Amino acid sequence: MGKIPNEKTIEKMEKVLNVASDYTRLLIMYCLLDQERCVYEIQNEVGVSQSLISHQLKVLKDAKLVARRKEGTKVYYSLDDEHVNQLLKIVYAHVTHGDKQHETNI
Amino acid sequence: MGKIPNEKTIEKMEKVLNVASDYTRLLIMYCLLDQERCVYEIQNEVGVSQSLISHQLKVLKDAKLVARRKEGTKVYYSLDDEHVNQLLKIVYAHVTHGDKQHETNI
DNA sequence: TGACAATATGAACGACTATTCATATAATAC
DNA sequence: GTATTATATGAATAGTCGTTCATATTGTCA
Repeated sequence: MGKIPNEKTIEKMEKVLNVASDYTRLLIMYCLLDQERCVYEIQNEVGVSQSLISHQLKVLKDAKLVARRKEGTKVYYSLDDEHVNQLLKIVYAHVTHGDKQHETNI
Repeated sequence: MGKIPNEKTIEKMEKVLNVASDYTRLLIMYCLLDQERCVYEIQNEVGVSQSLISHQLKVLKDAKLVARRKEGTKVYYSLDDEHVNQLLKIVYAHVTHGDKQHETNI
């Protein structure tokens, strides 16, 4: 039954999912869905403090969910790769279209 | 900028991702990847206490990540729908062939 | 140099949660 | 009824984490 990935891989998956599972960080990722943004743009759209944005961007970057690019005093962030996009789409689909008929038998 | 889902949806996504982001629960989900299993089968394969398995199965079921079916004294669990499968695949792909693989499909 | 703008960081606190242990319920068989 | 198997639940503990506040760093321009 070799279908369960090894311990290290599971731990990495746990980490990535854990980082993705936060309200503020979800807003940030959606903010970056189609375009890169600098910190204060993210801050304005998400509507939380600069400190919190910066903290959470660091968490997202450490988990490789976002990438960063410096340009002068500004730092531009974007989603790291297509997987992040897909992750958001699937979870969105699961919670919205979600209510398939649950067979509660017996 | 209507691309950010509403508050309730984000909260649901947060909850689903949070439930998925646990080592034991990831093992359980992988155990159920291809087939339904009863509790002691899951316990044997995952290798943690019966109490913990039961607790975590409840968490997974409340988040609609797994479904359950009773048969006599046994209770069979399975992944709730195809989204859960896809979620595991995407996160696995993200953490294994790490950066910048843009051609992965789901 | 100094001032300002943009971003990052450290500490602290409160809230949440994974796990364990003990116990309870449900179904079946005798 | 009792016994046994399968599963669920409640309480308690220990560790993790999101947020805030204050402060630091970095880059640009006068």
